Amino acid sequence: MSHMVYSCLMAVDRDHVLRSAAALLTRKATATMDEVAKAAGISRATLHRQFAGRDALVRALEALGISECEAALDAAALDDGPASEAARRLVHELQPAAALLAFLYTENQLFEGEEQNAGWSRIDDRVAALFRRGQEAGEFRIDLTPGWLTEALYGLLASAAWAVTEGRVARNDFTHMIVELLLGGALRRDETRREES
Amino acid sequence: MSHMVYSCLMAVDRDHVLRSAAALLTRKATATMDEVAKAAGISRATLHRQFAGRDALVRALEALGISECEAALDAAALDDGPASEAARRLVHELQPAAALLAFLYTENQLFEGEEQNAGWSRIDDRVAALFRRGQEAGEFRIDLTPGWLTEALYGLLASAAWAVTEGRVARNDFTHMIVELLLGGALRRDETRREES
DNA sequence: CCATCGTGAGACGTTGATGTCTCACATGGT
DNA sequence: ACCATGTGAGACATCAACGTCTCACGATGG
Repeated sequence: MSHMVYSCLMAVDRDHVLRSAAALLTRKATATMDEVAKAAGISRATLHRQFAGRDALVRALEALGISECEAALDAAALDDGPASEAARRLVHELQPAAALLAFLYTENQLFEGEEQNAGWSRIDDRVAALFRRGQEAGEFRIDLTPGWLTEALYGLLASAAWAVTEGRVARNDFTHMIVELLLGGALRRDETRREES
Repeated sequence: MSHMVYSCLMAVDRDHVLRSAAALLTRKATATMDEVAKAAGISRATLHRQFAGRDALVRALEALGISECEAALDAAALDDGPASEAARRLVHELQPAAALLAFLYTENQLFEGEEQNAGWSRIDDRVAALFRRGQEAGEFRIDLTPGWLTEALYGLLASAAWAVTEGRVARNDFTHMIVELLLGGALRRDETRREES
């Protein structure tokens, strides 16, 4: 009986802690467990009760990032309509998770080897599939590989997230900046072709 | 007398250590001083004689990155010819330093506040000035701010550097991938271009 | 009213990296 | 041969973060 109540409360707290940790670690990737705890408004002991250690916390954040990514991928309905519009929807859906993704993106670069969560590969595949679809539909240029476009999307998301938190670009322009730069580059430019070289 | 010889030798060694450290830290940003020393083929003691501590080492790497950036900026002659060609030259010149820049780029995101080296602002300004020049010449679109384009360039450089080291894209395509994506997005779209030519 | 449980505070011991030190050794110049 | 100097190896103390533990408090449910 009480089990239900407690597990419910813990689930709520767990999510709150996760959110605060994401917000803090996004700004200061080297934040200590003590700082994470204080940022979440709890003690270090409680933090340790919910996440066995820093690794567990980071892996939980990774799981959160993956689930948010997949939610965004679903919401964007990548298979519908023009690929460019699908990409625009994707970036728009990804925006709230951008800061967290930026943290996880660099966190993965921090260590060598150390096989990464399989979830990322599936996400990579879905994003790459979108670009491939755009290429096969004659919508995107074919000299930029889907793999590179995927990587570039991550990079631009991270750059934009940082630029926003440091006030170098306005938060409102977030989606526009990324989409326009990415698609403008990925979109085949038919009219310009005749002029190039 | 002997001072000359020793200082000369130390200068050579210092540069070599710096290069190896850059190569290692690029792959594993959390590498220990011991690993850095071994990677450079020297003992930890000697490493410590040349760089007072980890901070000093990172700051030396920062100085190296800044100087390489400025060398690339000079070599690219950003004020000559079309801005798009200048940007292409810039990326090409920046390529050898890309991995180091990727390391320093994330290193700066790792800490909050902590005023960054003034050298970066000057570099930012020069790059942003290039994009601004392209906009004023009617070559680049004006809805993407020079500041964002600068930030995006850094992000793409880092993404490409990582993608290359992890074998996701071919090293030979490095410049092409970045330039085509960046410029394709930055270049103003066709209709206006027709009138001009 | 009492029992239970989560929590905060804090005291540990442990680990890993760091910075400092000494000393023996090899090299190179005198 | 002699001396000086840079180097490698390793010992040593220090420090910060971690993980574990205990204990008292407050709240909640029976």
